[in-house]
Amino acid sequence: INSELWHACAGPLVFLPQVGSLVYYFPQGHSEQVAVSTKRTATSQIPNYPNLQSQLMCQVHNVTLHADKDTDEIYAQMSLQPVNSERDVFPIPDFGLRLSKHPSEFFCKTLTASDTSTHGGFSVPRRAAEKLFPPLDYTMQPPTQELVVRDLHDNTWTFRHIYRGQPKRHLLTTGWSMFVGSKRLRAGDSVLFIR
Amino acid sequence: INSELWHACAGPLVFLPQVGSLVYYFPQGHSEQVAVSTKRTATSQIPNYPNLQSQLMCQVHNVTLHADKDTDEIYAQMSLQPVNSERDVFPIPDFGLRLSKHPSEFFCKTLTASDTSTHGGFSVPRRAAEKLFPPLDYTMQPPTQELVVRDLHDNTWTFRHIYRGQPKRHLLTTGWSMFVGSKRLRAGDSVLFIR
DNA sequence: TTGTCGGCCGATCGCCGACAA
DNA sequence: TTGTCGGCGATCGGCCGACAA
Repeated sequence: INSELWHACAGPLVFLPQVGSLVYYFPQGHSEQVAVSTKRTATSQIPNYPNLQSQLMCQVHNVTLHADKDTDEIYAQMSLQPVNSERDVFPIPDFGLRLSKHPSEFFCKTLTASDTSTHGGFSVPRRAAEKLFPPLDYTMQPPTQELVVRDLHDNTWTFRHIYRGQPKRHLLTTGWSMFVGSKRLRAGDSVLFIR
Repeated sequence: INSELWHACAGPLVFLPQVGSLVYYFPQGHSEQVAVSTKRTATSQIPNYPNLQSQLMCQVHNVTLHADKDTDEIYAQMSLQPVNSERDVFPIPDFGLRLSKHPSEFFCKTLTASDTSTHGGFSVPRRAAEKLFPPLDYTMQPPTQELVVRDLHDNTWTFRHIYRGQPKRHLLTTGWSMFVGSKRLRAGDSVLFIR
């Protein structure tokens, strides 16, 4: 998984706990969130543990980033070890304090009907193209370059980036429709690019 | 699930036990079959229960027919209740002794490269068309009719059935390619029609 | 600045009989 | 009897600037 892209998709409010640190786990809240995300009601389908404490102090043993193979929805998996007090905490060697990197250079666009239709390509917002994409050779007629991009699963995609039309604009043409088809994108979905 | 089509696909050797009847369950054999069908080795991935009897007498409580939503592979799910002797058997009311119906009127064809290619339609074996399909009006030029068919999941598909060419032959044309695409059929796959 | 459209051209789809295995 | 092919017309994909919101 591309960690930086993962955090760009998760947004600036999502911080993951460090491995080895202490967190509180709230079983009831977790159960309710699972119920919502799987569209079941908590009482009918998800077991209830009435003797469980409302919050459990835990040490984080592992954190892994994931993205659904099919939908690219991002999520994280954490292994938690319940501890009774801070004395139980198992010291974990610090491998250089890997901080979660939240990228600052990115742009996100909600896809329009034209972006996802088979009739044409992807219209790149001007500021986004000028800030993030490698600069075009504007002496070419028209200015064109090939963009090679990697997704969350590190699959590569190549797009033709062209600056054309009247008035002039940035577009992704060849390669874009394959991307839309493979990811089954629809108008209203979002794409996010990072440098 | 279309029960009659399910049995046509399963073949004449597959009989399912009646609800309420007694069967023997073989854990080891089941484990080995799961290992084969999931392409894992029994020893490495599937738990071993050394204290389990080699065969368990069970009463059948439920039998449901299924087909994989994606691949249309058929399978059955059975709920078994272990019993120690025939005295434990729970009497189950007999709702008219629903026998598994094995249809006699059907035909099965392994798809050729031409059948699955986008270049044309489906070549219907003459005997199959004459035995199973509704008779064509041979006064038409050419004889044509619309065939409405239901699959295992009771989705409907419509095919244009035409009798043409030199020499004359039965073909499914319009609608066939959509079926091949949706089911992701390849040469070597089989299709089965029942009346 | 950018979403949608008409124009246009090439690629593919899909219906047809010819032919031969 | 039926699998594959060449021929062909219709449809679709996809690149272009025009235009307007």
